[in-house]
Amino acid sequence: MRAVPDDSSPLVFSQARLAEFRSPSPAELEIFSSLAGPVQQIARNRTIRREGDAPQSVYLLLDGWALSSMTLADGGRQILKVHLPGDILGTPSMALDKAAETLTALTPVKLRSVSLSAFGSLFTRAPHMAALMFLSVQQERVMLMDRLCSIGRTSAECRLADFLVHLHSRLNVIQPGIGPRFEHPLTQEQIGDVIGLTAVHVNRVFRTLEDKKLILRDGHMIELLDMPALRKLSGVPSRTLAQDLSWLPKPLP
Amino acid sequence: MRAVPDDSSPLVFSQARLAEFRSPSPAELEIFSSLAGPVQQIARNRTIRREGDAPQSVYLLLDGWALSSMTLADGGRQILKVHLPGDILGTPSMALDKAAETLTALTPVKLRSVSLSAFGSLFTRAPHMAALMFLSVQQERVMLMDRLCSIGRTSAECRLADFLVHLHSRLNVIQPGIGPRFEHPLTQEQIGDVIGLTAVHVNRVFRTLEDKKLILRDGHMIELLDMPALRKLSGVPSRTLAQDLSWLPKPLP
DNA sequence: CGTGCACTTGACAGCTGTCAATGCCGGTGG
DNA sequence: CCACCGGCATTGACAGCTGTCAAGTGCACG
Repeated sequence: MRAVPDDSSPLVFSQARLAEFRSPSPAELEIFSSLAGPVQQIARNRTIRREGDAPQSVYLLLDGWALSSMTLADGGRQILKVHLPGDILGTPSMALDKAAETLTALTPVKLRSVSLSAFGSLFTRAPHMAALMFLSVQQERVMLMDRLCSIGRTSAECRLADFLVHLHSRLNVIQPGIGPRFEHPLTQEQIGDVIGLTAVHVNRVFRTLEDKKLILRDGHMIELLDMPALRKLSGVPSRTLAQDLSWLPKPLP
Repeated sequence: MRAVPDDSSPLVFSQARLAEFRSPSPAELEIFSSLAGPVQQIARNRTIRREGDAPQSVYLLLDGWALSSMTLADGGRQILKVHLPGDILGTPSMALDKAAETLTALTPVKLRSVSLSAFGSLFTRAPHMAALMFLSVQQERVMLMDRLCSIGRTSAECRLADFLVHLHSRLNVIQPGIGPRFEHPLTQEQIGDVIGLTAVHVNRVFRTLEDKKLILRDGHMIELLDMPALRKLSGVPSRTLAQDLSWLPKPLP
């Protein structure tokens, strides 16, 4: 990991991700930005942090795709989340001795580290921002719960449909109006590790969805042809954020 | 739900759960306790809050077992967590419009509600406590991640072993020294809904574990005969909490 | 022009779900 | 007290989904 001196903009999250996130005030953003280290670049397939390492910081993903994954005793791998720009990586392990998840750059990645002590200071310096973080973690938890349902109780076809719809909707947050087509850097094996299938079976199910005219593929480009049908297939309801967050502490001026 | 006037003790968490939780100071506990409503009793099999309801509070589980679950489009159910005394229920939906999970009393239950606005005040009144809550949610997230691995990448036998070991270790926190035997109120169908199997198959796998002399059953009593073997079967590593949390904000005096 | 990785496809096996029947037990009503 | 009943546990038979193994293709890269 090497520091990149050029980037002086207060790149913390993508603006779009912020909107989803209930707009911290500019003062809070400024605080948060000041907590983060310099922009670092990481090459494709490089490990950002390995499971078992002592967690010392969390990471703001500015650009590129990353994975968080766990390795099982038998050598199997489960991908816990496909991270997009605007995500904060590594927070699940903050309370642990040894990190639970491995963080890997899926594409060339730009990120900034935030030390735990810097993060901790948010709770006294910007309580409203800390509360937003808290809610953000709860959202992540709901996403994990939805995936638990998907993997635990639905067929391979449903799981892949859910994965594609969900990924597409997350991309749409950071690139509004992308339409039904998008590109991704994942191999079929990696997709299998996300939704709990083997690479071979992922391939079969992709074929099925194509045959049903639900999607169209060209290399790593995917087009969702029939979104309503895909959503219905996925089985997991779409979540909407609360409108009324007046119970939160007041934001900084 | 009816209020129970008697219970005047500051029952917030079980002491054991607190220790796991990095000891908030007495002053903080006092604050937290003052935020919660009166003790309520709920009968077995009653719904505490249904998915889709607007989340208005969270719940401190004082006594009894509870479930949080989601219902899928096809009528299937996934149990997201088996809650024990000391757990806080309903927090995942705090950021949502409509609750994602249904909360159900598995046994007769005692709980206290905490309104969202009361909870929110923690962030300004007791930042250290709020940070502990934040970490607690991260731990829950890691547990979900572990379960995702278990359900996504391991066989039925591994999943059941993992479930039993994990449940036993959680019981051991609130009843230290329970030994290898414990009682639980779950039906095999409910266990299946936790680990993503059908009731019939849960039964088959119970039989397998018995035949292998790994466990012993008598009604709803379970004895773990060979903990090391069960742990090894489960495949998911055990997590240890961080020793050094000096990066947190300072506790109230 | 090789080499390796990812994708595809087929054949087959095995795990898990489905369906169905039986037994057990506690609760309920007569 | 006893018969009935519903929920749960158990077991067998069978089907189907998904994993495993293997072979072939195409493409990027050295």
